[in-house]
Amino acid sequence: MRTLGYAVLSLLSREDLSGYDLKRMMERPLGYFWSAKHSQIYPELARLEEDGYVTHRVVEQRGKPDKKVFGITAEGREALKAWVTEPPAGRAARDELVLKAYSVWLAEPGAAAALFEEQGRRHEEQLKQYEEIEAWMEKNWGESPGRMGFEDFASYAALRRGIGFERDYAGWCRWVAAGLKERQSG
Amino acid sequence: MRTLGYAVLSLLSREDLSGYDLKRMMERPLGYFWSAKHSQIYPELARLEEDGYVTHRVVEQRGKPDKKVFGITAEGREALKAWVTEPPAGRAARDELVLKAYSVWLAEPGAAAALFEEQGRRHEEQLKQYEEIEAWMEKNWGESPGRMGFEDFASYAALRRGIGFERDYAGWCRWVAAGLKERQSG
DNA sequence: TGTACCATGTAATTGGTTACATGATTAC
DNA sequence: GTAATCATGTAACCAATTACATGGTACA
Repeated sequence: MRTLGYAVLSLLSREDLSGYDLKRMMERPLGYFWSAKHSQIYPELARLEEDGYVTHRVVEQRGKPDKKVFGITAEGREALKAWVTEPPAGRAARDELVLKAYSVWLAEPGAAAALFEEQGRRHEEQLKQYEEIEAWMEKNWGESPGRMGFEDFASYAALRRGIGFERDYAGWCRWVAAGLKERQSG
Repeated sequence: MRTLGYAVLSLLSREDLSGYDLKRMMERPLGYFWSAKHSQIYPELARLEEDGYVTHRVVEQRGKPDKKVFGITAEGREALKAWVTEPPAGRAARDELVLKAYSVWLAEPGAAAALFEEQGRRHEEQLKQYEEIEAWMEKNWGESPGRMGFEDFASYAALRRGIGFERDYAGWCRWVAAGLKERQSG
């Protein structure tokens, strides 16, 4: 099974969802660490159903089109559980901005500094969003991580990675921009 | 032009290289932030040559097969320079380990802790390698970044991102593992 | 009356990996 | 002898994005 299948199962293990719901979750919050378009999701759901990992029922709505609501099966849950503790296949790192940094010596320092500053702002913006979610989560279970439920811990762990990444990335952007500005004038 | 083309140009802007040399550089050091297999590199070189961004000459060797050594053209350098200061297309984030963390509540805490500890070790190992390169680089130009050449600054900036990433990622792995261990016993 | 959202699908294309293919030299 | 490195290419396959396709409801 491909990783996308486990991404879908990871959402369905928490609650029943339609293909459209899944599409939205693959934008946010799951999209922060695994994303997919609806054109990938619908065929994947069909495959998962064929393999017995999910089932669906049609739900009629008023004022809205009917929808297929999917739920995970016992087999699906087992497959997901087994996958969680298996080491991930080391994917090739690809970061276009770092590649640009590597060739930044060819550019005008001023123009390059503007790029890295703008990127720094973007990542700080994302960091702020994550921190708002964090604050909201923390309100729900006091202070110590010991008190929260296991499922909440899992969500929090994923969020924590996002926070660490954005903070570190933004800092790097600012550092590069500062180094470039020095070369612009002095 | 695709990003791979700029990745190739970014290497050829620094020195002339054969397809085979490029293949090795796409493993390390460039592979740390942009990678490609030789099956992608050779056709890309042909395309770049057709577009006038690179040229090649055949170099005969003794005891080794002949090789085509590629060099960047003025047009290639211009295209690369222009690309550097353009904002990168925001790619979808995909991290399988974070996805596993999100579903870790389904797993045995002990088995999951082992996974995150092992991953933490792997990233600390990578961090150590980066720091060795950093130490070697720092020897070559004293302490302050002001003194180093612009090309070296660019290399150093890319390395810095790697160091920040691995340090932060390793720390996160350790934090997740610790949280899981708490749930195992107490 | 037009834009956004709900809802589900298929088709075409791109980017990347794996596999296929060949052949010489060096080091164990 | 046999595995690793040098050296260059093509073909098949897979994952993911973009585009094509349809149609109803809510809201401004």
